[in-house]
Order: sequence, then C-alpha cells, then structure tokens
Amino acid sequence: MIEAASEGPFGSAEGRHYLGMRDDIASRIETGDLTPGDKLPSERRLQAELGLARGTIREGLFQLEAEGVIYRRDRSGWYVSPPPVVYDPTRWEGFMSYVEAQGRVPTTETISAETIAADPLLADVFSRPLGAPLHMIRRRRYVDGRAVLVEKLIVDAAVAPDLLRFSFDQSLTSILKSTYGITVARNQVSMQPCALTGYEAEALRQKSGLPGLALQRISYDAHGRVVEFDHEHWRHDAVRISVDLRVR
Amino acid sequence: MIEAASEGPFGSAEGRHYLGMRDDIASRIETGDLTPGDKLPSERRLQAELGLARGTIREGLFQLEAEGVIYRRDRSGWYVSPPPVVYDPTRWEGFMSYVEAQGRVPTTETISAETIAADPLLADVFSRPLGAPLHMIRRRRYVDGRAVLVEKLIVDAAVAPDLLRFSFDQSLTSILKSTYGITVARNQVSMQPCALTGYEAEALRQKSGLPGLALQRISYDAHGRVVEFDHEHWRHDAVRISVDLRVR
DNA sequence: AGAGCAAACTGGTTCAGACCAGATTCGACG
DNA sequence: CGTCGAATCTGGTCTGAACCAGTTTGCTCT
Repeated sequence: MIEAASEGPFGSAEGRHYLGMRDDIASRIETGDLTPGDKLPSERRLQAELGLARGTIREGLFQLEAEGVIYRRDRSGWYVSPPPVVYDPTRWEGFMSYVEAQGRVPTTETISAETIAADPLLADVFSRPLGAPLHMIRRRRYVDGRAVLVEKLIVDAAVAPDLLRFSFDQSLTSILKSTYGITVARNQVSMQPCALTGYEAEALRQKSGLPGLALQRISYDAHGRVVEFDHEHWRHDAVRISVDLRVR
Repeated sequence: MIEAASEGPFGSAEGRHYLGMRDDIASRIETGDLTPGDKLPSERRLQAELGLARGTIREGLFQLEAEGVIYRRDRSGWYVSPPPVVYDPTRWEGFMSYVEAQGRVPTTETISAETIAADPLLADVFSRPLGAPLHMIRRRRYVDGRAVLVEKLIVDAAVAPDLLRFSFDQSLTSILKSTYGITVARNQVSMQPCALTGYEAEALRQKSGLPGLALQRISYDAHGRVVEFDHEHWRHDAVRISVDLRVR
C-alpha cells in the first residue's frame, strides 16, 4: 500500500555514480531478473562490470539495504530481500499465527528464560514491590529461516507461577491463555525507528548501526493489571505495521 | 521509555576504530559536553584529533546518525539531534497542537495545493468514480526550525468544496472541523521503516537513502466515509510513535 | 562416498589522496 | 553601515590499494 518513492520533481543522479548503480540493481529486481532470496554478484564482480571503485559499489548497496530491497549475510554475499511481514499490534495473536497466516514459515528460538527480581522500572510497570519475582524470556524469531527480531518479554511470576516449565519455542500467547486463563484487553504500544547496535545487532547478525524498529508493548487484562511487558527489536526491512483504530 | 541498546553479552569494538570514535562522541553528548543543536567539530578536525582516516571518522558519524544522535546539514556540519516528538496516530489533533503541547515550535509550509482527478487507486479509497475531483495538498513541517516530515494529503472535494481558498500553513484539522463540520471516527494507519529517497530526501534536505518512517493514514467519519487520505514521510530520528489501544 | 583440510572467495575495515559544490566568513568597496 | 564577492571551510563523492576474518568451494586422502 505504501508507494515506492519516485524520482520526483527534484534533480536526480547527475554525477552520483552510486545512484545509477543502485537503480541498475533495483531494475534487475523489478523486472524479475533477480527474485527474493537470489544472491547478487559479488562486490568485486560488480566493480569490474560497472567500472567503479569498490567503495562506490558499496555505497549503492547500502542504499538498497536501507530501502529494504537487499540484505547481507556476513562474508557470504548480498541477497534480494523477501517481502515484509504485516504486523498489527492491536491483535493479541502470537507471532506464529500471523506469520503463518501470511504464508510464511515462522520459527522461534529461546535465548534465555529466567526469573528475575523487579528493578525500580519493572516494579513500577507491574505495580509490584521492588524485588518481586518476574519471569524474563529472551527469544529470537525467524521468518523463512531469516532472523527478523529479538525480543525480551517479562511476565509477572504471580500471574503465571511456574511458567518457566514450558518451552517457549512455541507460542507464549497460547500458554498464557490456555494454562493461566490470561486474556489481554488493552495494549500500550510505543515504537521508534532506531539503530540496531550491540546486543540486538549481534543477535540479528546485522552490522551494528543498521536501522531497525524498536517496539515496546505493555499488555493489560480486563482488570487493568499488567500481564506482559515486551521489548522487540525488528529488522527494519522485515515488518510493516498496520493498525485500524478508533479516534479519541 | 525505549531503552538505549547496551553492549550486551556479545563482543564489542576490538579493531573497529569507528565504534570507538562513535562512543567517544556519544559520551561527549551524554555528559552534556555537547547539547542538542551544538555543532560537532568538522570531519577533518576530528580526523586530526583522533588520528584516523576521514573515511573511518565518517563511518562513526553515520552510525550516530542512524541512531538518531546526530544529524547533518549539507555542507554545513554535523549537529546534535534534539529529542523526538511523540506522536499518537489515534488522536486526530493536528501536528501543530501536539508539537506545541510538547513545548516545541511547529511550523508548516505548503509546497503545493491543487485539485486533481481521482486515479484508480484514489477512486477506490474514496469510493468515488474515476476522475472525481479531489484536493491534493503537499506540505513540509518543521519542529524548532528543522524539517521533520513531508506529507501529501488528499481530501474529497465533494466533502470540502472550496477548501483550496484557505491557507494550509495552519492546521488543516481545524479548518475541516470548524468550516465543514467534519469529524474523524476511525483511522486506518499503516507504517513502515523506509529509506528516504528522491523527492522526500530532497524535501527534507537529507541525503538519499537515509532511514525514515513512512506513514499512511485513511481517516473515516462516523458514517464510514473516507474523509482524508494521508501519506507522511518522517525523519527517523524526529518521531516516536505511541499508541494506546484496545485488543481485538 | 565421506571426512577433513587448504585454497579461493566474500564482505569488513582502514588508509591516503583528490576534486567538487554548496555554505560560511570576512574583508573590500560603495 | 550595508552589499557584494572572493577566499575558505564543510561535507559529498570517488579512486585504488591493502589486509583481516569468516564462508564457501573443491580437492585430496581415507
């Protein structure tokens, strides 16, 4: 639905070789010459083909990467990006179900799961005393085998006592619903374009500094009690947010 | 509310000079040595101070830019970024009012305003016949004098006949409300991290390819009629989206 | 055919130098 | 004192070369 940026009324390339090279690759993709998942020629090959310095080639590749058209696998090569997943934060269905509904293959990997003591921020969010037990789970999630997000989610241990018994490689949503009878009535969602750095960049095998989307969500049940506190870091090119909402 | 990425359990700099340089500048900003709006030393000065090649310096600056910490003014220099504006798309108050409410100074500049004929896409969105008259307005909006977004908004001419008589350097929301009695009951919002290219990059005086946020909104009145169709392109570092919503 | 290892290849990082064009500064001139 | 223009400064772009460290490939030996 969101239209691609066009050349517009302002000037275009003239003298910026990396823009020409960018459009060159972009058109190869549009025409179907290259399709999602395909590997691009190596930087040194493009350099030879186009008669440009490698730095110029890389400048063009970075642009395409910023546009979400291609992505890289470290020291392996550049690949054409698959289309993004559409994500509606108003719905409390798990990742697994909405990714599957879009004909893609979701996978989840649990990085860690432990019980922690509430620090001042968490105590405030959950309206619990300092040091109250909370479960913290870190996961990495994949679409069609590509890591697209890392998340840290926190659940009140008082609400879901022995939650850590379960495997989190499946849907947490369904565990909370079926085992603990928890339903979510309201979400407070905050999101911001960001750079993926340090932990998140490593976890997504991205070069530190690449753009991403940070999403924070606080979920409340019908009584206004905080059920879940969630931080997600997405690859910028892997997701599109779509919301339908009533205006206040 | 969204926490800064920390170094985490994975490795850090070792051998990547631009990361050290990035942290160097970042700490100058954190300590208040540099404050929002301040100009950084020039690339060549940093180069001399830190004993690195200019390319390496620029790599570090690009990272800080991707993180939203600094921004550049073409051929003028690098500056420390002001904090982002918080934006709640569920509210139908205009840009002017919510920016002001955050103690910032909003400005609006109309780029163009014209009546166009509905193309197939627009005809479908507005449920109007092909060729039906629609008003199209392009604006650029500023916070504290810095261009932060460009928008293209489309209003059904049948709903607001002589809309183009007005000046759009003020709030369109209030014109629609007070003159035409239009209120919005529902929004369909879609957003996606994107690269600002071509027209948008030029309009925001950004280098093409820098990350941004594309936001599309369709506003409906109480009868389900489409009132406004809006495309916004934001600087990625100028906005944080915050939504409070009921789950379905 | 399978296992293991070495060579080739790929992107990641850094360096040094060069030229361009817009932004800024500042002095000469009216 | 204000204006205009030249010198200077700044980021923008490009070249070419080099080395590093993972990935991939392909050959050799078992």
